[in-house]
Amino acid sequence: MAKTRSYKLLCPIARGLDRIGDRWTLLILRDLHAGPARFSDLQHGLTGIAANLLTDRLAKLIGDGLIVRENGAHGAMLYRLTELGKKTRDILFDLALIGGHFPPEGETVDPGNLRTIAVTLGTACQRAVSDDMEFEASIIVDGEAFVLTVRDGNAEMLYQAASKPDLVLTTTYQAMLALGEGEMDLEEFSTTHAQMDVKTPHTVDTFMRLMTGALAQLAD
Amino acid sequence: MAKTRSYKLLCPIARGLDRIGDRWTLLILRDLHAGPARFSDLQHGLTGIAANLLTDRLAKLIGDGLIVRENGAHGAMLYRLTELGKKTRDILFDLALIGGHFPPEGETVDPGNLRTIAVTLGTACQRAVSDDMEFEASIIVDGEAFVLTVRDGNAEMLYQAASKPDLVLTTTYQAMLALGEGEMDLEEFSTTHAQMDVKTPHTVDTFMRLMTGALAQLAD
DNA sequence: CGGGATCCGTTACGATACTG
DNA sequence: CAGTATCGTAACGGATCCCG
Repeated sequence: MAKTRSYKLLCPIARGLDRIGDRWTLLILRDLHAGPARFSDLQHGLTGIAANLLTDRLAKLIGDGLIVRENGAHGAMLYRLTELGKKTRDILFDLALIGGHFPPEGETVDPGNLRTIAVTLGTACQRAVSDDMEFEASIIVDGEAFVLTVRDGNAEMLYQAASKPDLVLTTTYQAMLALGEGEMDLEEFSTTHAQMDVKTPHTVDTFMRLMTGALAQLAD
Repeated sequence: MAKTRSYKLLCPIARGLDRIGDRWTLLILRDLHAGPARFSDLQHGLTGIAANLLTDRLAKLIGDGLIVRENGAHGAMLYRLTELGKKTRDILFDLALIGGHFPPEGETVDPGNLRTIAVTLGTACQRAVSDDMEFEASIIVDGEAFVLTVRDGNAEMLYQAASKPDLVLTTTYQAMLALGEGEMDLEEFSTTHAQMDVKTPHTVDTFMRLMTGALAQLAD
């Protein structure tokens, strides 16, 4: 396991960067905010990461108490955020806000899965949620299933199928990006780039209210 | 000028990291949040950075529109955050919140100046300020002068002398760190680790209210 | 002396191959 | 599936030199 460079400064910002500032580390945390993941889930989501680097980063994150390694369902290993690790959510969201101001550099590569979107969307909803909202939405993006759970003033978006969704929204990654970066408004999105299958009629209003608020979080 | 690695991903978090995720870049921005700085101010504040890296990072930040280079007072060049660059403030603050949970790694080195503290303190005050607060405080930390300006619901802390302070607070870096990380309370701090010279009597109440609120932002 | 540019040894990264 | 091993390459770190 390669050791990592340290700034050796007393400043808390530098101390934070010593733990999560290395290349790939924040992107690993990003994907873990979508829920527990296996080694290969992470490797596929982070297009281009080398296996040995992923090993090093995971070991360091475990050593610093940001994630834990545990036994999963079928003999698989799962990596999961600790409570401390979950505190990185705001950093990732703020990074997304900045990143939205820049065009992609040159040609881009596609990620092997879409875990990437969960933390940004989930946090935007978290910041827009109000106490009276409660529903479970299934969100299908390019065929990959997410569940958005809203209850008791909390919103969380995970990379897994919904158990009993009040509504099912089907859309594409491209459309979500355009929506999030203000290139498309909610009206256009919901009429031409998304299909909504409502199971519990009265939740659609709440859902649209939350989406409007979430989009406002992304606009600055 | 060395080119920097890119993730080449469409995700806004990865796009943000492509601009400010390189080693040293966020620390450079951190110091610039304390106000415009010369090349050597930055080099001294970021103990251990190599001159060529600082040159590379500054060039990239300028190219991405996060900072600008301008002529300063005595033929000196000044680097200053743009409006886009100032949006990195929340990222840095959130990083400080995470970093506060970790002890320093091994022995630490001292920074050549204390610009490092301005963004964390200023943002904590920003998040705690209320519209009716208004004052200018001079804060002297280990002999280095900062000015905390509070007005119209905004708080900003800059690395420069105050022009007409309502109060002057003199303390040390060690004491500020202990205060910020909850190892010392405001009572102990203000009685034994700080001297306050009040110029405008009625502001001291407001000041203490703001400090209390700012500390609450740091505690989690 | 401030503000860099150039050079070069060292370290971490990235890709591929391989193993339990 | 979950890593380990190897190795070429690119970025970092430190020192030195240059120029106004």
